[in-house]
Order: sequence, then structure tokens, then C-alpha cells
Amino acid sequence: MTRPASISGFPEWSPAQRMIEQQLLDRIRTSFESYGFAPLETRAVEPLDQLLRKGETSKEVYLLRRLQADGEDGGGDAGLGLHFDLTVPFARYLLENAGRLQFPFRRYQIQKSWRGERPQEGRYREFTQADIDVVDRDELPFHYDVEIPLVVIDALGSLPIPPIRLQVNNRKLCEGFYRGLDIGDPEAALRAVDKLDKIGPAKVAELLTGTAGASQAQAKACLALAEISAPDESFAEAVHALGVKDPLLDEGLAELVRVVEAGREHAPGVLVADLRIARGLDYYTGTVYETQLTGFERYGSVCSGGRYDNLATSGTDRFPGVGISIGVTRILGLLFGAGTLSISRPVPTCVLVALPDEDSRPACDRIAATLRRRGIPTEVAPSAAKYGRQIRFAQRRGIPYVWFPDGGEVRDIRSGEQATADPQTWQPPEADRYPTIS
RNA sequence: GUGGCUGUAGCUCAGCUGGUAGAGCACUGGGUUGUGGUCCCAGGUGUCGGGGGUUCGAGUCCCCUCAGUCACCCCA
Repeated sequence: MTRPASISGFPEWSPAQRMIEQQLLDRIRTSFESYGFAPLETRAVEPLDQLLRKGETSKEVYLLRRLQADGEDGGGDAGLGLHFDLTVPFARYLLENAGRLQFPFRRYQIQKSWRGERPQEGRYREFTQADIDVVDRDELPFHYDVEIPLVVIDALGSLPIPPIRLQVNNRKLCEGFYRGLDIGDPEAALRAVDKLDKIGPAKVAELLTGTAGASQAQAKACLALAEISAPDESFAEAVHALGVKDPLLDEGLAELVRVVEAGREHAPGVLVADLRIARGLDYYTGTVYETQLTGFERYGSVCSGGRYDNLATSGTDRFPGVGISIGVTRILGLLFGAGTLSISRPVPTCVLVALPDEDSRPACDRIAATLRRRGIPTEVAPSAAKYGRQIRFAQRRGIPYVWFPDGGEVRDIRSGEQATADPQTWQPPEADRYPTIS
């Protein structure tokens, strides 16, 4: 008989929080569509072999199983699992529908994902991501790597959240550098360098010599590279100054310069080249993005992605892409936790129509209907209580206006101002029509 | 998934080395019998996260479990 309790990692926001989330999602969607990304939703579930095609994430995947499945089929449903991001399902969708799509194909996708990891602040087992990707057939022009971060800078910039810092790096640059240095295990080096923020340069150097087969001098060079960070193209000179020569390094360098140049022009101070950014080792092949929320740096990236040249391939078909994903639930969780996101009222209602007595309900319903038709969220009082109670009902919910049908008057209960009004023509100030977030 | 810390009213929190439920705000009713907020009075404010154990007796000690949080891992 114990009361039902919450489930770890599966957040359920309050109505006020949900209204905030919906408004953020609306604005993100509007931003995405303003760049011409088309909406897509894929099923929640993918075959396990699709999910595990890249990366060693098997432990986090939630499996789908029927309650009544008998032991013979292993209790499984053909090995289905809930998707843990939106990129892998998108790659599957591409291969399945390539013949019906126009390329380059740009889509956005705003959906839940699931990961069976241990939850903590800003990390959940069920969470919403807002994803954009551009994919082409055979070759994807690099200018999309330049465009993608500008889209999310726009999207996140339209939200009432702290400023962001979008860090960009390029895998080719790092791998070329390591190759030019002749380091034994470039992947291990990448992994070690990625921990720089967390464990500091001394520990990273240990890792580099220990696991990546680097000499002391090589480790020092890797650290020097990782510590380069700049909001403009000056980072390229800093890399050149390290004196390493490699064709792949030059290619990555040139690409990163293009991204940073565009960032400096369109979003000054937001986008920076940060050569320590590595991302998960799985499918990224070039540009990589990560995003810090000012004041919440320690909770990790709230928006990341990159270029993947080999994620969607089938036989001779190849669909290179570049994309990025906004961690909506993470952003909300952090800001709710800090108490810095609020909404002007916890219900949509703008007007409460007071009810003089039950017999008047049809007349009150007509007033409410008229207001609603004109786009003003309206509800009628639940019962014909004393007017004082009805006003209090509105006040407790933050409803700004009470409509008195007998005299045909509307009262702003914040100021106490009351005036005669016609439901056919009365307008609330635009700021009062819907709840506003700040 | 491994380990650490935390859990008392709707919220913020007290509660001494085991001895019988507490404050502020919020909430409900009334003072005010159809125009709220201030003020006054009266009051639910409680499975002490849940279960088990030790004890004459457990909010307090022990075990398990759930949730939150932190570190590792990984990442939105």
C-alpha cells in the first residue's frame, strides 16, 4: 500500500515546468525551420544490431520485452531496444528511405531518448534531444560543417538561458598532429587529451605515456596542442608554431579555420576553437562540437555533435553527414535546479469568468467561448462561490483577469483596475495573453 | 553498473550518548452572509522515504531496499 514513487532517472516536470519546456521546444523548432530543416520522427525502437553497429554502448541500451514472451524465443522481441540518441536511428532511416529522399537532406528531430546510466543532476535515463543533421550522397560539402553550429547558436540564443560557449575542434587536425608526431596509439591519445579539464595536464601526460605509447616529449606536444583555444583564426598560428608537419593536420586545420571564421562573423564571442575537444570515439571523422552553458560548465556539454562520414553506408551507397543535438532535458534540469527559469503563471488561463450562480453558467460559457475564439485562454469559475473566493481562485493560479458577467466588467486583479468591457472587442495586453518565461 | 553522502509537514529546516511530534511560510474554515491580497482566531499540518531486525521502548542503532546527489564510467 505504499504510495507510488518516482523512478530514478525518469523526470516528471510540473505543469509550470512543462509549459516552460514546451515554449523552449517551440522556439527551438521555429529556429530549425527558419533554416529549412524538415521535421522527422522515428520510432522509439530499433533492432539491436542497428543500435550496436557503432560503439560499445550495449550496457546502456534498454531492451524491449513482452511480459508474456515465452522462454523459447529467449523472451525477446527480435532483439529490439530503445534508441539512445537520434543520430543512429536517423542513419537507419536514411538507408531505408534513401530512394524517396532529396539530397542534400536536412531534417530536425525532437524526441525522447533512453540510456540506462546512473542518473545525477543533468543526467537522466529518459531525456529529450533536439537534433539537426544534413546528409548528402557520396560527398557532403564542408560548408554544412560551418552552418550547423550557427543554427544552434541561433536556437539557443532565442531562449531565456545563460549565454553559451560553443567549442569546435577537428578530428583530422588532432589525428594528423599525432601522426606527424608518430605517436603509437592516436585514439588513446585523443581519449587521454579529452580528460584534460577533469584530471589536469599532469595526469593527462601520465596517460599519454602510459596508454598511448607517447614519449615525454610527445606527451608535452600533445598537451601543448590541447591547450590551444581561441575565438578566432589565431589558433592556426599557434598550431604551426608547434612545428608538426602532416597532410591530415593541414586539412583539419583548414577546415577548422573555416568554421571559426564564420563563427566570428555571425556569432562573435560564442564560437571558439578548442583543441582539447575530442567527443566519444565512435563515428565522428572531422569537425566536432561541444557546448558549455555559462555557470554550468561542470555539468558537461548541453549540445554536441559533429561530422560523420561513415555512419550511414550500405554496399556502395554512402551518406556522409554532419549534425548536432541540443540536450533539452539537461538544460531544463540544470536551470530548474538553480531556480533560474520561471514562468509568469502555472496555468495558461488569461481570464477567469466569474460565475454569479449556477443558472448563469450557459451565459458565462458564451462569454468564455467568445474570448477563446479570439485567442484568449479562458475558463469559467468552478462554482458560484462568493466573488472574493472566485477572485482568490484566480489569484492563486496567477490568472491576471476576472470577468464579471453581471455588469460586463473585467478586472485586472494585480492592479485592482476594473472597467466595463465587451467580450467581442476586449484585448489583454500582449504580454498577458500567454504565460511568459524568463 | 561500482563506491561515498543525504532522506522529518506541501516548502525551508530543528529534534543532545535510544524515552510519547516541533518552528516559519504555504494550506483549510471562520471574523467579513457576493470583489481577493493586510490583520486576528481556530485548525488536517506527519506511513519520521519503504521494509525487516535489535530493544521494555527506534526519527535516533543494524541490515536490505527506493529516491536524490557526488565520484568513476559514459555522455544530451
